[in-house]
Amino acid sequence: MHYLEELNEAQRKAVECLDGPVMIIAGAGSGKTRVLTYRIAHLMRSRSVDAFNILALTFTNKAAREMRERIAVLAGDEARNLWMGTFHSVFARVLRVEAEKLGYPSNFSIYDTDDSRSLLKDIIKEHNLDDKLYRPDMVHNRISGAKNNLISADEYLANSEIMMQDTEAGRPKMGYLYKFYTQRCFKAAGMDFDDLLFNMYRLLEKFPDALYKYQHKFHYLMVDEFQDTNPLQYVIVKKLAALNENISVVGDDAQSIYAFRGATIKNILTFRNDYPDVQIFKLEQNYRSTKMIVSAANSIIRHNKDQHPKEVWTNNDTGNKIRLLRALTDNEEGNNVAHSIFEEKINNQLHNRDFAILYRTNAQSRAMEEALRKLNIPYRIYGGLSFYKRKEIKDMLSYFRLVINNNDEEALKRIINIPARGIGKSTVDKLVVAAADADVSVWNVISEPEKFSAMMQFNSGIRSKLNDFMNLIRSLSVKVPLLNAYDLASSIASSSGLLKEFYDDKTPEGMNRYENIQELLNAIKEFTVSGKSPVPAPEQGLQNELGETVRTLPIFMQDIALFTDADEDDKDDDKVSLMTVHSAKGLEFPHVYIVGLEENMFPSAWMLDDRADLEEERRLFYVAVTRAETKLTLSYAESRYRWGKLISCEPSRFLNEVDAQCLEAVAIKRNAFAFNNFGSPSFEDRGRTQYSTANSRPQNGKRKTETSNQKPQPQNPQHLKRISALKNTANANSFTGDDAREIQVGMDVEHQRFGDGKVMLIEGNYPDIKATVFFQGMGHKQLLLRFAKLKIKKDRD
DNA sequence: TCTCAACTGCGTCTT
DNA sequence: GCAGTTGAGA
Repeated sequence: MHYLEELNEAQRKAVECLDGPVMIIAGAGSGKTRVLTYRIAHLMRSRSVDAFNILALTFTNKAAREMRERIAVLAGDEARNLWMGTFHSVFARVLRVEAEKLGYPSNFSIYDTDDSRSLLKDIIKEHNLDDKLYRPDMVHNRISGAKNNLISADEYLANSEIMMQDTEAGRPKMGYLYKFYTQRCFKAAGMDFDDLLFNMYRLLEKFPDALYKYQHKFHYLMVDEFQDTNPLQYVIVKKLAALNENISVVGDDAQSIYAFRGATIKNILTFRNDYPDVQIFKLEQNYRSTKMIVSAANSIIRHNKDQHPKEVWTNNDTGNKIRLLRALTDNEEGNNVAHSIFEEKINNQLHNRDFAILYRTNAQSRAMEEALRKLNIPYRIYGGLSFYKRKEIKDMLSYFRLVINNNDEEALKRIINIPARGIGKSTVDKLVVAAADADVSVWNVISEPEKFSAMMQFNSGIRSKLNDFMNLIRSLSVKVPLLNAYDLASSIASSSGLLKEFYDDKTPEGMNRYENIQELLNAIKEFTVSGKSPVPAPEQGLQNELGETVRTLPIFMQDIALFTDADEDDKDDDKVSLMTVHSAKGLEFPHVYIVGLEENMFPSAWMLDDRADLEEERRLFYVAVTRAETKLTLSYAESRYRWGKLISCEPSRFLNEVDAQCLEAVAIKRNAFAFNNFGSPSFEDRGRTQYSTANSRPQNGKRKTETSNQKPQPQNPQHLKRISALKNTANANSFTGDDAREIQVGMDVEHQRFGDGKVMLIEGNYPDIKATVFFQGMGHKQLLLRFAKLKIKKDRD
């Protein structure tokens, strides 16, 4: 069958229209990705367009990778040469080549959000500003907002309207902070996320030769998730496309959920104005969801005034009604959802990976996690700490960054005293101030001490420590061009002392960190040998004079900062997915649970004052609902813990907006047992209410296979916690502690939440006995045995 | 300079 | 409920 025949008529028309500006308005589940991939494949096959001349900008690296794979199926191996990735990663790649034009070295560092905040924090402190008034994250947002609207620091300061706004808000120094921040980043040869876009824009704006080059390079441009692009991104794309105007954008205004990040649906309107001859295609047939889900989604979005009317429809089965679960507390909500998943799994022979639990805020994951753990249902949380954000990994990466780019201030500050070298905070502060005063990088101050009087204030001990550090880094920097990525990385790991530091640490946390570092080195080894890297890049190595590909550390590092855990590939893992609605964008699951549907939660409390905000929340809800393929369950709790306090909640207004005919309330039976432990029903309770027909000990039967599925993942300490907690809940039908007086030092004990541990110390007299217990993966905990229940573990098996 | 304990402040979503 | 900060003491 010809590949075009796999498309419906609307899709095929959109695919076949290859020239000129094109806008594809694609309803949820209407095969948007399919159209994009087929379109690119069609360009390559019917027009023989060179893959190197096609640029496709996606929202996540994962989306790019998947699309590339699908195109490879249709159009062959050439697909690997497509320019495809997120705005940030593609532009970072361009900027590596063009950096010098803008005064940056090509080995510039990429500052992540933490780096930006930490730098701003320093700047705010150096200028003696009130860090409550000028909160680093808030200042950062303001700066980010300016950049994403094409306003440079100088333009900011020159703009009387903006300056007035800041003055009225009581923050007159904002523009100066922006300016200082920009200067400091520049001195450190660091670009933050926004700079990757902003500098790309500056490059095209100020350097006609660069503009010419990239306009001639990218004959065809495609932008996915166009509704979530911001003005800066739009302008860049428009500039790049100005020569041929072969630009197509795909999006759905009903799914625009990133206004808070500066994205604007206005881009859709602007696009029509900027390209009056644009050809518009609408995809309205949904292939993903049941009729019930589609009509519920339509009924929701209809409440938005600000929308482009379209009617999404489907030929799929009618499907089940959408179920609504009510719970008394957030913990009970977790139990409801976990039980429901358990039941569906048993009754319909489903996999864990068929389920997703979506929530508004990351904090809501806890109740869900606990409930899933109790039933031994494996899960994976997206949006938590990704591997590359772990402390020890960031430390190691900071060494890499500093060795590659000596001027990287944030990397230097982070690791100058790791492992401890006696270079403390006050020393570092003085160095930073001296560097800022002299308008040079911190590295300049350390490496040329004789030039800076500030260095003389240090005693000779500290001066020699600084000198040792400088020599260490310098000796490693020399090797950057000489060694492959793995050899350099291991050399840094050992000579920095970092590897030894973690190796010597025999606590479980320390061992875990050591394993994580090893894991990182393994990843680098794999990259060095095979070129496989977490983030796909078209150019992954340089040829040496023998014609071999040499993969160096800078190449490995170039995109690491842009890698997020949403990009991790976990297809073969059979786990329930837990994530925010935002991270669920673009994904689909057979069974979806949307939890926390309460006023002030979803919609979020600070989105209620403004219609535009509220409508964005509604679109967010629409996105959540349209993730579901066959079954959708909505849930809310009447009270939940927030900052340790129980507050009561009202059901979300969004629930009323769902067409009543699509909804059915499901009563979860509760009895007295449901209230012990506040909403964590005891085992007996579960047996009676939900599993009367099922095996009365469902989790025991499942336990072996499920836990063995969870192969230990050293990169994820959370994971270890979960495993140890799993072990204990499996036989914790009714957890009763042993008499506190019987607990002795050296005993193996079990705690309901912390899992297995060993008693290290006993203090005090009954009943005020305090035990220090060491828990696997969690470290030492001090427990008052009057409250904490510990079960003495007899030798089992 | 480092470590530990008490304390504060707070809160969204993310490349 | 927790992370990040501050202050005291070694």
